[in-house]
Amino acid sequence: MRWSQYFIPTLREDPADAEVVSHKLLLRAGIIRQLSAGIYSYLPIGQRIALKVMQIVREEMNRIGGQEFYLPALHPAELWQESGRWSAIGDDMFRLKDRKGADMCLGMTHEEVITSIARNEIRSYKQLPQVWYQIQIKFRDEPRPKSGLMRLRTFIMKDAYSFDVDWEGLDRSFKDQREAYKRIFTRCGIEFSIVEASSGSMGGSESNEFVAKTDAGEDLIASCSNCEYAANLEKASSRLSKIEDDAGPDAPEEFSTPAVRTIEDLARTPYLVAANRQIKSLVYFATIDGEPRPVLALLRGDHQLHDVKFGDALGSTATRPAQPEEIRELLGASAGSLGGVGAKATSRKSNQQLLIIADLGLKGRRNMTTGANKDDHHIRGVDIERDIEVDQWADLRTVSSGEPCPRCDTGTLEVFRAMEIGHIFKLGTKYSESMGANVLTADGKQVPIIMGCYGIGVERIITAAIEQNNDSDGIIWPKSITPFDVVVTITNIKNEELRNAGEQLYKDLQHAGLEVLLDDRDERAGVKFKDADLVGIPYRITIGKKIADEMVELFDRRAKQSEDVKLDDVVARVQELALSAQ
RNA sequence: CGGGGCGUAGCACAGCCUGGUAGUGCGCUCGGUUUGGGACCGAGAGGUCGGAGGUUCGAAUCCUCUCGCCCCGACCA
Repeated sequence: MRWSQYFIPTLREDPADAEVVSHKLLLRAGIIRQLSAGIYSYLPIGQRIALKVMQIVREEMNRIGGQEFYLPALHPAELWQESGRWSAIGDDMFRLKDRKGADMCLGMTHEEVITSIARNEIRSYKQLPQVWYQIQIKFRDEPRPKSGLMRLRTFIMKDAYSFDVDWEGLDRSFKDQREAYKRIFTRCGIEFSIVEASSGSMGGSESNEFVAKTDAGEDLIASCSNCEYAANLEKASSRLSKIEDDAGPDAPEEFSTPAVRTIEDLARTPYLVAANRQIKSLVYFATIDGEPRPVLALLRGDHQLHDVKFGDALGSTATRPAQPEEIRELLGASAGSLGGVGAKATSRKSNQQLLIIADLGLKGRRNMTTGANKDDHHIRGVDIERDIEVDQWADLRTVSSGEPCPRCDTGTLEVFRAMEIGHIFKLGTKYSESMGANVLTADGKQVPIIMGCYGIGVERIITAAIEQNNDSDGIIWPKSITPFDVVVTITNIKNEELRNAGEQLYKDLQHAGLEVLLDDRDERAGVKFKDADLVGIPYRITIGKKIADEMVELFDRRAKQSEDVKLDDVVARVQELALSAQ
C-alpha cells in the first residue's frame, strides 16, 4: 500500500476520552474510531490487524479438527427460552421485536444456536466427536463499557463448541482446546497465564481462564514463579509458614488498652503484640437465604479479608460492613475493641444471631490477643478453638505478592493485574439436556451430548498485544499480527533518485512475499518517522542520502536500532527478520 | 443503578464565576522558504457553543429538563 493513498488518520495528541495506553494508541495510530460507548469502527489498518488475529485463531482451530461455521447474530426468543436463559439473563442482552411483534435478541453467545443444529442433525455416537467454531460478532449490553476495546458492547469472538458422547471425550476436547489456546496466544506474542476459574452462570464443571498481564486489566491474579499455579485472587490461596505459639494461660485474661483502636496500635509499645499474634475481628451483614445476618469474620491481624471469598464461604448474595451503631448494638463496643470471645453471648442480648466465621490461617492458634468487646480493653491468652465459638472455618484472606505457592515447594506468588483474553468451559449437559440434544450410544441408549464451549475475544488479543508491546513512541506490533511487515520511508519524495529507489524496493519486497507500506507522502522525514513509530510497524527501511552509496537504513522498531544495509541485500535481510520469531 | 467529571472548529483546549453575539494551538487550503525525528513566514476556510425550554433588551455564559461521553463503584456469558 501507498501511505499517500491509504487511510491512516494518526493523531498527534492523546484523545481526551482515552485513559489506558492501548485505547490511546488505538485511536492515535488510526486503528479504530468510536461510534458510541463500547462500539468502535475498525479503520483499514485495524481491519488488517483483526484479520491477522482471526487467521491465527482459525489455523489453530482447524489444526485440532475444528470446523468453521457462521451462525446468525439475530436469534428468536424461543431458543433462549428453551435453555432458560431468556429469563436468566438480565439487561446484558439486547432484545428487540420483529415487525410481527415476536421477541428476538442479538446473540451474546451461541450455545443455543449451535445446540439446536446439533440436536437436529446428530443422532448417533458415530457422528461424534465434533468440534464446531465460528468467528463472529457478539452483542452484550455491558453495564459499563470501558477502556477502548477492552470492554465492548459489540465485539468479535471466536466461539467453539465440542460435542462428545462421554466425559472422557469431553476431557480430550477440552485439552485440545487448551493446547490450541496456548499456541494462539503464544503466536500472537502475548504473555499469558492460565487460571482456574469458576464457571459462573455458564454452568458446567471445570473452566480455565486465559489472562494477559496488564495494568489495565480488571482481574487480580496470583501466579507462581516456579510452577503452573495461577488463580484469580478471588480463589487464590498460599502456604503459610507455621507459627509455633507458646502455651498460654488456662483462660484468657482481659487487660486495659486505652486509646488502642488498630492492629498497629497494639503492635507498638507498650503492648508489643505482633500483628500475626492478634485476631482481627470484622463485623459484616451478609444476606443468606434472603435474610440479612450479622457475621463476625476473624482473621490473623496481618491478613486482609477478601470479600468475594467471604461471600462465597457464606453462600451469601450480598455482604456489607456493619455500621458503627450496629456494631455497638451487637457487641457493646466500637470497632477496634471487638473480639470473638463471648461474642455470641453478647450478641444474643440484642436478639441477634451472630455467625462467627474464621479464616483457616487461625486454625490451631493459641495465646492470641484480640478485642474484649469492651472499649479500651483487649484479651490475651486466647486459644481460638477453646475460647471462641467458631461456626465455620474458611479461606477468607487475600493472598499477597511474595507468599509461598500453595502447590509447589519453592515458588513464591506474584500478584498482578490481568485481563481475560479467553475462557474454556466444560459445559456438560446443561444445554443438551434443556434443549434435547441426544444421541444413541453403542449399546442403544439415548444420552444427552456432552458439550464444551471455548471463547476468545479478538479485541482482547489486540488490546493485550498493545498493552504488552508499546513504548513512549507508540505501538510495537508482534510480527505475527502487525498490519504491515515493513514500511519503506522515502525521506524526500521530491528527490527523484530516492523516489525511484523506494518504488523499486517496494516492488521487490512485495515480490518477496512481504506486506509492505510505502511512505510516499510529501511530508518531512520527521513526520514519517513519528508516524511509523506510532503505528508500530516492526521494520522500517529508510531511503535517504546514503542511496548514493547504494545503502539504506534498516530500523528495528522494538530494538530502536538501525543498521546500514546494502540496497541489494535489504530484501533478504528483512525477509529473514520478519519471518523469524517475535 | 450509585458517585464524580466533561460536552465550544477535524483534534486538544480557553472563554462561563462577574450575560453584550466566540478565541488559542495543532490539523486543513493557497503562496513562498525549507527538507533525517511531528519546520517557518504570509494569506485563508471552518463553529446552530450537545439538544429543548425558560429568565433577560440581549445567553456559550444564569435557571429547568433532556441526550451523549469518560472515570470510580456495583455488575460482568
